[in-house]
Amino acid sequence: MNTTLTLTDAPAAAAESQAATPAFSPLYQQIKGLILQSLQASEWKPGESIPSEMELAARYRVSQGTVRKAIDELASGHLLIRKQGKGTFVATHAEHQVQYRFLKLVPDQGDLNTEGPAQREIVDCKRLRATAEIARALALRSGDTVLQVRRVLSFANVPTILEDLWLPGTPFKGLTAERLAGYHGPMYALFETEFGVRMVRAEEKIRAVLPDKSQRELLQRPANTPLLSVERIAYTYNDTPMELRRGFYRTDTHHYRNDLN
Amino acid sequence: MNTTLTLTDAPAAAAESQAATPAFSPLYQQIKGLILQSLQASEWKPGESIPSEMELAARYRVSQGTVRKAIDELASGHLLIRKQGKGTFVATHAEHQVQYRFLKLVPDQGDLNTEGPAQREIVDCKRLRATAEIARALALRSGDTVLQVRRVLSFANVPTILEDLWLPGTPFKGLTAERLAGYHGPMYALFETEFGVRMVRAEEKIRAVLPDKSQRELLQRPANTPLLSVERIAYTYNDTPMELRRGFYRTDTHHYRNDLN
DNA sequence: CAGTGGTCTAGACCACACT
DNA sequence: GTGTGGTCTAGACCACTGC
Repeated sequence: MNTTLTLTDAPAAAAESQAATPAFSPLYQQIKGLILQSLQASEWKPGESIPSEMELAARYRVSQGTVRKAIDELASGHLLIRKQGKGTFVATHAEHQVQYRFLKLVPDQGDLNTEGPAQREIVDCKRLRATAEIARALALRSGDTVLQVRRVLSFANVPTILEDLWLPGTPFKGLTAERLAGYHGPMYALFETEFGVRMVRAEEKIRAVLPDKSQRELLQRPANTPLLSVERIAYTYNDTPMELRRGFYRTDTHHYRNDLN
Repeated sequence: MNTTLTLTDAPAAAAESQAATPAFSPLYQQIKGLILQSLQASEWKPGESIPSEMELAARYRVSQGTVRKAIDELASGHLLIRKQGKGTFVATHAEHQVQYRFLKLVPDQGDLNTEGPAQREIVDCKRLRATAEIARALALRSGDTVLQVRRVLSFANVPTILEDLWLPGTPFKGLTAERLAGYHGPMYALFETEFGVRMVRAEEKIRAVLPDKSQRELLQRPANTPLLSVERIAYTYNDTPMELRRGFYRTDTHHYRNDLN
């Protein structure tokens, strides 16, 4: 049997009706779920601190250790950031520390700091109807409105990355080329502050490809130069896909770095 | 100040002389270090179970909770595997479950199970002197003996991966082309059972490249077909590099999959 | 100094696997 | 049933931050 929570705060465990799986979930998982709900509902905003462990323990009527374990898991998923002596904070893509969390391209010599900040140029930005492929990736219906953006990232004024990206129209209502061009900083930080959309994780499919003419020109590459194709689907809370992005990376001066554990 | 361990088992915390950093390390980190030493010394071998938490707690004279936290960290680094009700086991590359832990290439349709087991063909295997580049990667001196292997991996009899790899001569004394060809299973599993070398983590640098003639031929690819170049350095305990591997992957039927958190 | 997260303990009980 | 890892609690104390 399962321990059920009695909470002043939320309606606790759902269904529980499936006979096949007893679906035992430990207390700290349920607490984790409740904290997740509060994050999702923006009860605490990116960059802000959440209540202390003791406060949360009192609120959920559990011990501090149980809250701690819930927070530990959220912190290891980079949803929260613990800072000893200060508190626990909602993670944000705006912090310098984790600015390029999803960008694994690094220069062959030196690091991102050597190169200084990226230059961002919006090449194109328009609304259109989702193709079947894009609809599938974003869990929309074919024909739904999506925002399509093409941009070039340069490091030390050398064009290095060309990206096409597609965003679902509804959550990003009001996003324009001007808005993007006027914002200097990580795109995911803009999504957070302006649209309340926080990217939590992503999946990438990587291939070696030969670019077409327009791609070659934007990256100023000669013919027959292969590029790294990086197709990314980024997810917000609840595993909801919120962005499809196709990047083309120069890998003669940079490489995609991956650590395997 | 630091809590110092009094142990029947090992000489506990080193130096402690540096004034700059007080170098506080919690008890469970010290326990983690001791367990790591036992792993390194092959006190417990890959696939075997280690003593229970209670036994280790008694042995190190700490509480079960402290041992638990040490094991938790080792388990999250994939050095140990916990199995509820059975025990804690030394991780191994031989288990089906984690067979291709470092191989992130997956077919565009289906998964690795769809394709069945890989076919491995040893193209070349010889001993030679390390170039400066290879010596640097393997933390050897230029001119030290290294073993160089070239092989082709095929899935459903389609050549998909060409790999060149270099191993330090000393730890892999006695490894021959025959030995490799006669072994059917993951190479890292052979390293474990035959040479006591367990790969613990790896770093990869990924690029898009055009293959040369011999690479093209071994993978049966037409000219001007880009390939994914995956350069990997694999480390054993203590961050000691034990393998340099350059893979060339077909990415027209497969892709390199990466999950970002 | 008070408040926060981090460590450590001791004990109770639960879920799971084997016998 | 016995032994394993997994959860939960309560309380003490430590390390870090900022007032």
